Amino acid sequence: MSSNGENITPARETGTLGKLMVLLDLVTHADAPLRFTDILALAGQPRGTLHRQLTHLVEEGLLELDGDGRYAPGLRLLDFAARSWARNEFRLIAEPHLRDLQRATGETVHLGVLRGQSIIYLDKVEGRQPVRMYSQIGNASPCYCTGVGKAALSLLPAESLVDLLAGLSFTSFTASTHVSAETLLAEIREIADQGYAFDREEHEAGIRCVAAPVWSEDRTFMGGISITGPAYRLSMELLHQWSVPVQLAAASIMEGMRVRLGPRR
Amino acid sequence: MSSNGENITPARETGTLGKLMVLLDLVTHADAPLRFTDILALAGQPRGTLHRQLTHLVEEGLLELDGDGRYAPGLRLLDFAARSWARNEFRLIAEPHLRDLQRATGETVHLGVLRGQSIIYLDKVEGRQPVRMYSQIGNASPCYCTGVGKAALSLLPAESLVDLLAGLSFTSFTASTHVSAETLLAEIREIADQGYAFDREEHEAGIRCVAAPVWSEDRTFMGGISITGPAYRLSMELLHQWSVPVQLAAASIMEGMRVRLGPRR
DNA sequence: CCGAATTGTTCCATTATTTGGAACTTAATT
DNA sequence: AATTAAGTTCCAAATAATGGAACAATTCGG
Repeated sequence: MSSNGENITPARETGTLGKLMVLLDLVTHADAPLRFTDILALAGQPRGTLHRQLTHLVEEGLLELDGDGRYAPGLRLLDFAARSWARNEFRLIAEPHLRDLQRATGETVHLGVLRGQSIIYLDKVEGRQPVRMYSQIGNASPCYCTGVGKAALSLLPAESLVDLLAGLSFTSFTASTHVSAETLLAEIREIADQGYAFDREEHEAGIRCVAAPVWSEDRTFMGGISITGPAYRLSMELLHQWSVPVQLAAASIMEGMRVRLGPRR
Repeated sequence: MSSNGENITPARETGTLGKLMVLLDLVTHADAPLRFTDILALAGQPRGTLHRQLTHLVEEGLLELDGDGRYAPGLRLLDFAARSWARNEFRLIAEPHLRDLQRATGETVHLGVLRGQSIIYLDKVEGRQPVRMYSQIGNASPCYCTGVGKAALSLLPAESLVDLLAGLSFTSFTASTHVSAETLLAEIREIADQGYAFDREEHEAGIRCVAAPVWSEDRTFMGGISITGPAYRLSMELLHQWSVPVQLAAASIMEGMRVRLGPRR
């Protein structure tokens, strides 16, 4: 019943923790704070059980219960995430290269990594725009309709790729969104050959990007970097040209990782 | 021995969840990824137990295990936090007023809220730099040596304040940091009277701020906003002047909350 | 204003999960 | 090759989670 096609973990049951995480997912994915009864309907658990679970989550600061009995994501999550982000080695290594790429093109640059079926954006470098859409950082997006996502998929061995594609449920965000594993697979093969991927307004109308895959030697990270911008400014010709600097930046990041992380393995 | 005096939750036991959260805390607060044995020593649990707990956390994406057997915070935390942040009503209401204040003064403006003994920064508006998560957002800071923290404390009823102060352990970050509940309490009384607080280089040498308290009617939020900058630019005279605009901005935010959230209660 | 319905909370015997010691496997060290 | 340390698996005992039902509080309809 989850109307969400972007689960990071495919509902594996991890005992008590797994059940609690389902609740956290419900609340954090909701558009507004949920009442007890709303969660009751969504979670399909006995009232007593649910109540205790929610109480525990609130006590730990993972959820917050306001005066009107509505549950919202807890601020403790922010604290965890801030640390998780600040210390992420991959991101730290990539950052200067993202900046270079942003400066060279003037457009927005993203760094994302594949987790399950989703791309999680680790970083975003914008021009000087006053409007902050940096809420992108940390957000999970589908892998099948983003440049970074398709670049990441092109890194997977054939077998894993087939498995992953089999588990996808395609949401048609725009007229250009892939809606079947077949056409997607064909494009991914092409991407694997040429070494870069496009997003032709597949996730958001009017937004295009060119992306290149990035990975760590131990395959802990499989993701990519992208240059993103409005279609009126980024012609497909321009994106083709930019496939070169994106790939160069990707190479630099991977070289940085080899130096920083490589010797250990 | 956690060397960290800024716990958000005072180690209450929430059954299974509580134990797992202790582990998450350990890993996210560490300066570098931890090995199994490191965690074993820190957590003081039987090997078998710890191993299964870590496995569960990894399966849920809350931790990640790299090829060298080191545990790091998981990226799923980012996804949770991004949602938690993007939808936070308090922050959404405050944001335009933070911008106004930044524009009026040219200095950095913060929004923070009291959680337990810590201030969690919800937002930050800087001059020309695009805001990035690593700045401060999401980070927990002590309440006793930050402007926002002391402003928040001035909102507490006498009894709660005494309780909270009793539980504090003071870390002396600079020569000006409060190191006893007595002097802190005296200053908080003064702040409650005058309606604004200063940070006189108490958390970081060379950094000053002036802050005003902000709260919601149901006291779900007790926090504050501040103007922060280097001491050489922000004389105490200037900070005194700025106590007016900070308080005005705080009033606007609270008015915004009354309009937005008030009718419901 | 009252009774009915809905919503939220507590209780406790049953059930399922977690626990932790020990045995075992694998990797690192001498 | 032998020794130590690091990491993993197993299972009976201890502990925590479950869920039905009873209870309280709030909201709704007449």
